[in-house]
Amino acid sequence: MGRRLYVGNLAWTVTDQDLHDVFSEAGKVENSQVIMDRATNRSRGFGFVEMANDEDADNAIKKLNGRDVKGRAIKVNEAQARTGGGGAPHGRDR
DNA sequence: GTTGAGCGTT
Repeated sequence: MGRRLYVGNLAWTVTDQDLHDVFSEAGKVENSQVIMDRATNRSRGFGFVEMANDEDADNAIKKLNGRDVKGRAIKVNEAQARTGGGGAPHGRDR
């Protein structure tokens, strides 16, 4: 699978499709996700994008970091591990 | 209809 990227400083109007569209110009996007609040279903202002390859992910970080999206300069970085794979209820301590 | 540093739910 590809590599996951953390995207922050997103406008409230930015969605996963917007991330997919923007990151598509940097490389092959396997998937995109904007984190929404579980309680209100509102955008938290950040999300994650999964790139097809490490080279595309690295290119996206350099190319799309600081890119203006919906009027806001987004921040792009490597994403931290979430659960380790497979949906583990253990939850790694941050 | 509101807000603004950050690392997420299955």
